[in-house]
Amino acid sequence: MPELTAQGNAFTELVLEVFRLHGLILRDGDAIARPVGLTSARWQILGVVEHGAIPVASVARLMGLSRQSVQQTADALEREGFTEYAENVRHLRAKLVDVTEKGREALRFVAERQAEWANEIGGKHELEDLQTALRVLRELRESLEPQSTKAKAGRKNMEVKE
Amino acid sequence: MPELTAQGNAFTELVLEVFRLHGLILRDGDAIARPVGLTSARWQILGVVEHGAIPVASVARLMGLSRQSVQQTADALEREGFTEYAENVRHLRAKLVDVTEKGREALRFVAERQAEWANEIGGKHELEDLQTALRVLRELRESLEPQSTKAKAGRKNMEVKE
DNA sequence: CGTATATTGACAATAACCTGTCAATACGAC
DNA sequence: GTCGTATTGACAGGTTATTGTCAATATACG
Repeated sequence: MPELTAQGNAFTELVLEVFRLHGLILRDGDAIARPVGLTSARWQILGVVEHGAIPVASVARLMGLSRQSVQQTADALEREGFTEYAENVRHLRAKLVDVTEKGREALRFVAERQAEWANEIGGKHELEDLQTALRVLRELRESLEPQSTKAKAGRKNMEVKE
Repeated sequence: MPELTAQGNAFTELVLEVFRLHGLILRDGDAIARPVGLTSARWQILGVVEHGAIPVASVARLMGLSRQSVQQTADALEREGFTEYAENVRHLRAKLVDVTEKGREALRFVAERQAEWANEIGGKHELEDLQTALRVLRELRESLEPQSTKAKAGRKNMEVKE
């Protein structure tokens, strides 16, 4: 019989809500991005490189994903003309993911629709509630991030090979 | 230029946190479940059918997933002996997913470890904060669920065929 | 300079989700 | 009972994520 504390129990229920929310958000995101040929995942990556061309591995670190999955999606973005790979003076192999004009156009479109969506959903809830939830989720994320547990003792951003 | 309201902006940041948290929780869940040959997804399904044998489609509805993906995972669970399909008196095709003793054993193991994990993470945060976040996330989920927008006008649980 | 270590991209395999489609089954209206 | 509709499992195809491995490139240390 596992004994859950009150906090352990609340956190467990929170976990289930996060799973559900994640699924629902993905669906809405895909619907928003589809008209311009994007998906939630591609849109996210495009949004990151919009602020400056960076290598795939940097995108992965920023988003908390593996290099390899970002690479796949980035290659798809390039294949479809939303981005192009630019030479990197600082690293011969690590080409930079750079947004094309087609990419920028797509981003303008989805940003517009995302804002309407976020305003509609957000508008149904108290600002204070949303901010509290945001703060708690950020704190939880820090508790869950690997480096927070082990402090910064030794390991940096290595590939985890158990 | 999209105009985000304060609430729209808070919700947008919340969305990004949900993505991150989802990824981190999945990783920890996989680590917890691995020793007994489970993954987060399989564990979740096993946990649902633990409380009574039900058809695959019912599991999917409960979890907010598609029938088809649950079917794949359920088949994997059956292949590996965690569940077995039982006849359904009420529906010839819709066999029931039923936990085996091996499945129950695995569930006992992961429940124990999950409780330790949840207590550790949850213990780092205020109970009131966790409960507020839980409430807000639930409200947000309701705002995002398809039937809440359209009320319950007409459509039930049909396959969405845009 | 040279070597160990870290980072990066490429490639392969796998898991878990999605949509679309089809046929079998159940069920309600008439 | 029959017919139309909803539900269900099965199969196919695609996207996004994972891990593991390898070679190429950077970088830090002696």
